[in-house]
Amino acid sequence: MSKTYDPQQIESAIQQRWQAQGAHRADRGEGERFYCLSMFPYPSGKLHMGHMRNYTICDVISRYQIMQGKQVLQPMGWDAFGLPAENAAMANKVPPAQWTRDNIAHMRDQLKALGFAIDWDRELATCDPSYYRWNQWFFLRLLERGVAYQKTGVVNWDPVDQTVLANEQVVDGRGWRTGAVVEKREIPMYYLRITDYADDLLTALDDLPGWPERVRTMQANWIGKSEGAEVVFECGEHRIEVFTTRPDTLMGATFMAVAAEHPLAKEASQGRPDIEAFIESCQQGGVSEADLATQEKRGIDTGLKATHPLTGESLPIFIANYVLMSYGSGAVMAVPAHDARDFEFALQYKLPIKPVIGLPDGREYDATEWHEDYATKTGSLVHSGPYDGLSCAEGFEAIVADLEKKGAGRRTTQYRLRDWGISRQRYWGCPIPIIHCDDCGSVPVPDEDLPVVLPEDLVPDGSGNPLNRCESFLNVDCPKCGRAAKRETDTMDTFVDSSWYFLRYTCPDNSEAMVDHQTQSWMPVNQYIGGIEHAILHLLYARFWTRLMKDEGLVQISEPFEHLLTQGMVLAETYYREDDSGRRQWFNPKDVETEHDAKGRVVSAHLISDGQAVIPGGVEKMAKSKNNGVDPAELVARYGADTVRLFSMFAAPPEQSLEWSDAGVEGAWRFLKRMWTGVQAHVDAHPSVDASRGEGIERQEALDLRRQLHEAIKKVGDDFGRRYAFNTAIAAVMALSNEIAKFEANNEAEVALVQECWEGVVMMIAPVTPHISEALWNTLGHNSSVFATGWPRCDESALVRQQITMVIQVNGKVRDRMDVAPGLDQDSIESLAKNSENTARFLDGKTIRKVIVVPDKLVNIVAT
RNA sequence: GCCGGGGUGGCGGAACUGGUAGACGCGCCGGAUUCAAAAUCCGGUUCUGGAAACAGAGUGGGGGUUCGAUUCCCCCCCCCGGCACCA
Repeated sequence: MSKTYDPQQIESAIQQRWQAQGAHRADRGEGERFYCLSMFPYPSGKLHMGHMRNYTICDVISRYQIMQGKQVLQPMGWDAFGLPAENAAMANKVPPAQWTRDNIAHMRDQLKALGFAIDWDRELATCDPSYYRWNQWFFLRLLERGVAYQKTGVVNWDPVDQTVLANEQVVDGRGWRTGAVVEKREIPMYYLRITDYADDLLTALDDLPGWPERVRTMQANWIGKSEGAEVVFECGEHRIEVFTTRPDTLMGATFMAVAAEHPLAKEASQGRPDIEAFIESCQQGGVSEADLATQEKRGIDTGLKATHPLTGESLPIFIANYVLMSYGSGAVMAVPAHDARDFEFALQYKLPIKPVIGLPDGREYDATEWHEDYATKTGSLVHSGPYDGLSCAEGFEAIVADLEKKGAGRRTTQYRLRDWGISRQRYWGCPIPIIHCDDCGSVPVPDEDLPVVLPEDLVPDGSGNPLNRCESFLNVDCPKCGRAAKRETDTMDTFVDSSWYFLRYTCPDNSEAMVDHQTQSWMPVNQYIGGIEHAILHLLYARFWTRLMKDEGLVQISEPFEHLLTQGMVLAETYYREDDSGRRQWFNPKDVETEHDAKGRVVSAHLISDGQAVIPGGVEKMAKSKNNGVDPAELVARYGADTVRLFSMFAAPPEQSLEWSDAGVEGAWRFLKRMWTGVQAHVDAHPSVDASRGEGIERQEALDLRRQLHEAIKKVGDDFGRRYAFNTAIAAVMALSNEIAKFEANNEAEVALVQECWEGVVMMIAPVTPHISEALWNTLGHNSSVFATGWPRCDESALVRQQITMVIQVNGKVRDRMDVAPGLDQDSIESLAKNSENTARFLDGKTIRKVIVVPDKLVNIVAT
């Protein structure tokens, strides 16, 4: 190998060696299996830093597990259907299929340059008929079982383009291309009964100790199980059913509110143009929950009255835009005194607010301003007639019991989770295998006619799904009666594709079945890695889909992912200039230079090309709109993959956001160069040395170095294997390297120690920087691969210290330190501490009240 | 709006179970090497005062528990992720 570190030459040579040896094929040996998976990428064009980070984390864990002797499966594929391909098609007049496949080819090359231990033989793309035919096949099974069904759903409708918009395409209630005010529209769609699995998906979260707590909490809240009661209010001959989690506040209900889509709203609008206009106005704007929840609360009195089931009081019924038809029954009993949304509405429409729960510490209820504790469940009932004095829990029971007696309600459980609508009015997705026949209705495509292949030559133009105009796709004979019929043109939500791809990796070539016996031998995925933005939807759907496949007898597990790691975003500094109209022009960090003051603070920045000032705009997520993306391919070309991998693992722990820094990349590069020259210098001076096992090492410096090596082995193994704290693992290896460089070997035993240390460094950094590690492992005299050597073992005997430094505190402040033998008894520690020079000054004239000793760490003397 | 997470030197971060705040890296300052520069190497670097020893302050803000709090509890501010058709 070369005397100077030449990453391009090393990396291509090592990658060729891996390729020739089939080093990353997963199906080779016996032994414990480890399935290490990252969320597959959407093929957007080129690899970005977020991908790079995700796959590096996955590769580090995979390679660490390989060094633990496991059979590791690390696959890769493409989440290849979706909206961006249609947008690109509109912009470039290129069919989504071609655009997508070109992107895949390019990104595959970029991934390969990074040296990941991926088994490329298992690559799949969800836009391939060989993959999505199983979406279709399984959908038909779900239809047979009644898990899939049809009902109407509400979508964003752009009245100008005459097309359905994604929530992302609705900006401030208007279509992003046309600027037209979006309307809500009901259309028929296919749904999956995920709500039947709500309780199971919720309770099984407790069986996922390998998932981050926050993800489990978010999923639990999303499913949103609430115990409460259904209460019936009568309105003429109508019965309005409402769900409430707080039946204990029923005596405080002062009005009712129904959604604009509620049947009662429609009835109230008869002969009332004002109500009709209000309902119509509610149809404007997008359907996303964030939009609905942040819009101004508006309502209108229907003039109808409901009867309070316990008091017989007459309550006005409002139509309100904050009541959602999709949750519960689309109607609420409003208790403004104890619900923030009802409170705001009551204030606005001057409706009575009647407190029925006493506030803690006997405070007066102030009906002019909402306070968080108005929603308390800890007070007791007041102004509630026969229920006065009961606690909220007792009131809940008593009121529900009375409602049940009267047949006006019952205890019930409600979920926030809604059934999963999988129909999309889009072209670039998996066709839903249904044929619409005038005589036979919606007819499933027979299994033998699968897959329903998506034509790949269409180019969407923004005016709806081009499949609707594709006669060769549309026209088909009805499988039942044989007469002319039309294919369904809706395609499936791309979350369907991503709900089971991890199963298909285990048997990608099986053309006879969706999954097979190999699936069981790899599942569940031992470690899943992906962005926190997928914490709810993708992960919940994948858990649900796995259960559906289990119910179909295709797999034997319910939970697909044993351990989950959610990686943070990749950020970079932004720079901009503002023109006269306030419009910002953004500059890429690589085109900008910064000036510092004497303390290193950034004081100004300028564009390299024209030398004129630019304004630092803060650190933001890498995005096209801010032009702050850093291209991993460029960095790999300049520094090699190992440097880029090293920096991205070193700069932050995987779960946190990572701030990109070119200077930081330089630092990683310098470390690898130092490691390279350090090993070369050692081997040049002492070729063919066997690594020490501690014999004959006597000098204190040598004992200290060996202790640091074995402390590092212990720490790095723990950081890689348990904590996934790659940044601190790398820091420990860097610190050890610095110590080795300072050390001068005086005899043979010490030369062997240096050999042992460098071997340790090379092995420990190997999961992060595999190419240089392979090369240096050979330089150190080994013919094998560093990944075949196993993980270095910690020699506990090397960890023993002669002396440790203890901290002496007086009243919690560090005043002195002392060197003592480990395990020194409490009394000796106390007396040493009291007599230490600096400590005495602070004890002078004071009485010692207490002495706390933390063995081998610290003494705290409390004195007044 | 609702749910979840975060805030520590000039910067990225460390401190894992309540026990020495700032490991490691970047930047900056000083020095060596060099005709010079780049590269490399050595030393310093939380802030304030001090020549130093050392002292005081300090983990977004305010309060609390504790011998001791970045860590636990309460309130507040700011930033980020998700909200069911972006993936």
